[in-house]
Amino acid sequence: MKLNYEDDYTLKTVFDLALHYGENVHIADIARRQDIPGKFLEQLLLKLKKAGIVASKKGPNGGYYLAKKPKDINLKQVLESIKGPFAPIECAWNKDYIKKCPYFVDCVFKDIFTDIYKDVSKKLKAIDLNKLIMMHKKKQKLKGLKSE
Amino acid sequence: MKLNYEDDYTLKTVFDLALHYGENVHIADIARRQDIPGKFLEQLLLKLKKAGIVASKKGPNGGYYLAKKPKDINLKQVLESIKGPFAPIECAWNKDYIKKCPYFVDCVFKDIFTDIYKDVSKKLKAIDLNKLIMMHKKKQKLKGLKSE
DNA sequence: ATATAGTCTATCTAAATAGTAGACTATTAT
DNA sequence: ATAATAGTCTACTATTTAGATAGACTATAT
Repeated sequence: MKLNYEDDYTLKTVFDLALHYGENVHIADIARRQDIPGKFLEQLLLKLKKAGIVASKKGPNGGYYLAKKPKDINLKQVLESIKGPFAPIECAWNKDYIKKCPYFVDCVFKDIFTDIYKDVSKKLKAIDLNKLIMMHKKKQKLKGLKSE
Repeated sequence: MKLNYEDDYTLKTVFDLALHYGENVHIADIARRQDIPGKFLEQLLLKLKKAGIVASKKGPNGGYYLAKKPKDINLKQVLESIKGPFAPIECAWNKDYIKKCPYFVDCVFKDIFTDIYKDVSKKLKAIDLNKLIMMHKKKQKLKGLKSE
């Protein structure tokens, strides 16, 4: 149950777009600020666009921006938009997988991991991009106070 | 955050050993009952042995068995024994990773995912193998009642 | 027109996953 | 002793996924 680079990049990307809400942000700027390989980011943004999380404008003064208000985008939507349902056990959502399972109906693991999935989903849903930015600003302020 | 085949096999293996607690169980029997490739299971059991979850006896009447009482083995131990810490974000446990992160101290994601990791850990720790078997037997009973 | 900036398709490499092969060692029963 | 049993160990292979890159193409503002 680990986030990989793509997940990491994805989170940083929407975070960056939320920080610059109102602007058209260039791929190259996100790439530089968030330390993401530009060409990789390019494709990542296309996925996010297809999922309706971000939108874009071509040409001069073009760039990417959030397709909805920060408060209407949560982390569950963001993560699932690029990697599908992240339930820890496949039978929680893949019907074909169940057929091969020796337990079928009386599988305890299905219950356990479906339960965990629900918990994680709830937590991720609770964090929208607006909240994320607020959390970040609060942390930044604390850091500032410490270094004085 | 998906469990892969190895995780799945691992869970089924300790489950099988818990079901047959008190016996020396042959690799081949676990493989057949749980539908796991024998040679793959062989190596999986060696990992579980190294981690102190299972123990074994060679020769005739030999086989594998749980190294501790079922109630003293929980799912967190089992899963982490074969794949290391399963924190969703690497910086929650890998110090080197943090150096590359553009946020360092004020990273909100670290907080979010460390929190989620704690939740999941708690849930997995709460389920020991004895509990697992009880849950399974209860489900089996329900299934039996339904089919009558 | 032309520069800008996103779009699309294809390719490449490295690592992880899943599975296989075969020789070796310890133990028990005869 | 020795043969059969059953785990141990090392190495290898195939497939898939992850991560990254290249370059031609399209839309738009000035």
